[in-house]
Amino acid sequence: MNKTKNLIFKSAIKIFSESGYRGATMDDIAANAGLVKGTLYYHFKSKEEIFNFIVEEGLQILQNQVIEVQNMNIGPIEKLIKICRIQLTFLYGYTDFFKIVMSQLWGTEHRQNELRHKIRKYINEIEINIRTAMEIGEIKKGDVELIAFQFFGSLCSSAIYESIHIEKINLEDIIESTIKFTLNGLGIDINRYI
Amino acid sequence: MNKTKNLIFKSAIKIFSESGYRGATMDDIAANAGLVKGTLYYHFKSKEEIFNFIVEEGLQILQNQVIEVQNMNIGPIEKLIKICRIQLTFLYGYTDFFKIVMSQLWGTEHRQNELRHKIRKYINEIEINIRTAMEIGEIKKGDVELIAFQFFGSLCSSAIYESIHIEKINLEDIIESTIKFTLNGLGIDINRYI
Amino acid sequence: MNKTKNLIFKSAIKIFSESGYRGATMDDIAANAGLVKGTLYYHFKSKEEIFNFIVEEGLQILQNQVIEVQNMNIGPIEKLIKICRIQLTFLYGYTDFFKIVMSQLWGTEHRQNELRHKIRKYINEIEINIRTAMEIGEIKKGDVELIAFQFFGSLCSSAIYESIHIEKINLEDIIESTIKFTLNGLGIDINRYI
Amino acid sequence: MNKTKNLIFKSAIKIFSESGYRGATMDDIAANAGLVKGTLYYHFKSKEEIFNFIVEEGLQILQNQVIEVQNMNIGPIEKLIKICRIQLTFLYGYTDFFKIVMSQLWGTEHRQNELRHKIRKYINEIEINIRTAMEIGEIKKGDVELIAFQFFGSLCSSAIYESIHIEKINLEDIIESTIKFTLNGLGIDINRYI
DNA sequence: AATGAATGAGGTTTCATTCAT
DNA sequence: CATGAATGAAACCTCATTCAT
Repeated sequence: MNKTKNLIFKSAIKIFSESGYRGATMDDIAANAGLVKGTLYYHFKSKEEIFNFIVEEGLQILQNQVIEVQNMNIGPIEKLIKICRIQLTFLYGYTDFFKIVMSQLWGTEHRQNELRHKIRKYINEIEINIRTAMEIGEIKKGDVELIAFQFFGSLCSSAIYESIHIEKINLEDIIESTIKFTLNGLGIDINRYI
Repeated sequence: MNKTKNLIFKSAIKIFSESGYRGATMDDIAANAGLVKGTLYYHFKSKEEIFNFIVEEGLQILQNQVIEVQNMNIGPIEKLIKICRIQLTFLYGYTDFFKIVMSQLWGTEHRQNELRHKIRKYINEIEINIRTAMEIGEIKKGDVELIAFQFFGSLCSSAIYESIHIEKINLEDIIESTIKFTLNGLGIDINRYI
Repeated sequence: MNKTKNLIFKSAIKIFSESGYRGATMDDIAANAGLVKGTLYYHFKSKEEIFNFIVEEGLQILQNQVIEVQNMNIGPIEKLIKICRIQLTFLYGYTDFFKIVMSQLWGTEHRQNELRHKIRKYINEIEINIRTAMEIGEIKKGDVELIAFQFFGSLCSSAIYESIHIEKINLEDIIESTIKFTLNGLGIDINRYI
Repeated sequence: MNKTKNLIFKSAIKIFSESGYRGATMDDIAANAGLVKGTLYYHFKSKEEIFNFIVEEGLQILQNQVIEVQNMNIGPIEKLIKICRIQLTFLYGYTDFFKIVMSQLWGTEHRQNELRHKIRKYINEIEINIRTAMEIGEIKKGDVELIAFQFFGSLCSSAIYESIHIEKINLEDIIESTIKFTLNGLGIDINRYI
């Protein structure tokens, strides 16, 4: 990615995350990058293309790390824990990117359908581990897909937390707490309540 | 709420959920309601007002149910379980409304800041119960706020699940699974891994 | 056609004829109609739609008159003479419209292909009469299609004449001269030269 | 004309003929020539200059041939016949060029006024012969100018014919038919109808 | 000579809002 | 109450032109 394209890339992430896809204007993106609108169109065919480029690049980074874990010679639970850590580190490293994803995960516009499709594929990786863990008896049988989404939801929770919570956070604390919550929930003896 | 206003209300929820706030046009909202654009302005001052009205009404319904629970004479865990059920039932009953909230929870526009503020207040209710549960030793000490968000995140997970998953779901199954996940996570003996 | 739409229609004909399809701007059309750009889009979906509307309406008027002639109980030559008169009267009555057609008859853009197709259909009407006249021996056998185009070309000639020639013309003189030219050409004894 | 300039020249003719002056983009012209936009500006000052260059070169070729005829020691009718043949041969040899001229013959933009002016001068050559032919009694008296345009219109007819008619044509057939039409029209005994 | 990048003026289109009826 | 027409600000996008290399 050449210098100007990278400038646009970064600027667009900022603007999209602040204003959403529709709310972001090409003028804003250009101005924020210290460029002129026309220049954006030299490097990208359209606003939509900038968006797709961002999504592609961002998810690639996350996906790559996950695949690395998947190829490790460790058990499914260890993999899930690692993925949890990756997800959260990613979230706090690329907060703006994440907000973009979150805001565009809903709705029926083409770009939104596409994005959901990509996220679905990502969750598949998680699902694989949960299924394996069930098969070898490490976690109780259940709706694999649903549980995979709940696992992924930890990301979502943290994103909302980050979005609403203003004070500085400590990433390690959050990772630890989230992993614990994912593994044990509130840590309640379920039989006492259900 | 008179008949036409209600028509607009329902139409706007549908359109906002499909296209987001910015993507939704007054024309779309009107057409979907079988009305004409001008008519909307008889019942609402602006697009923003329609949005606010929807958010207010929607969250009111949720909030009311939660307050009812809060006033019950039961323990904090029981309350949390009930709230979990309420949240999910609400989510599946008002899916479109929920998508609107989810899509507008990010970004720095006024309407988005406002919405986050309201959600923050809602999460406070959850926080109260978690704090109490900690105080009476029902759950282990931890970052109350973060855990409250993780609890709320179950909602988020389910919303994404609903959004991505196409097949018909069984609400009771989801509620049961989610409550279990919330109480026990993946049900892993944490000491073996951390 | 309501008042404003008619205003736009007339304005667009003027602007298109002056600047061609691409050279004409929506701002020009609006300003010339005493309106604001946005108003154009209330009545027409796009610039292309305005263009199509103009072509449709214009050719309709011409076509209607020709069909009337075709239905008369007269010989093919008489019909051709009448059509020649109609064409020229139309040309001088709707000069601007004609210039639009002429300027858009070339090129490979969609709108141009469409227009050629429509003109082709119009020329068919002429062709019918030429074929009949040949069959009954009123004119010599020859390439019917080509001759039909040459007949239609009289229109073209006059349009160029009108376009280049600035002085006031007398319509009846032109009609008479053109009919003569069409029937007899330069009036040369062909055998002396070919 | 050096190689690259010639490349641009040919490419521009093709693109202008396909899209008209306004519709043609410098990018299209460059790409079609296997060059890059910037290169065009090394050889031509502007788009308009490319256009003028094309018109100049094209008309020069036609004009030269006509002047050659004018200098011959033959009668005016013979000259007209030769010019007719030249015109048609030129039209079918430089179809794209001709389409450019035809599409730019209308409208009030500078380039269009200029072009009309040049065509007017060309028609003057025809006019001279018609006037002479009238003076020596070879053709009947009439509006010299108008008849000259009608003569020139045969070109126009053929251009439209070429543009609309898809099948392969035989140039000699067209030339013969057009000359006949020019000399004798439909070959009708005018007194029977007027 | 040729190129690729950048520019900015200006084009088409969208759309929330206003208003007379 | 409801409507249809009109508006204008602002959005996305195009493209001729310039310029450093």
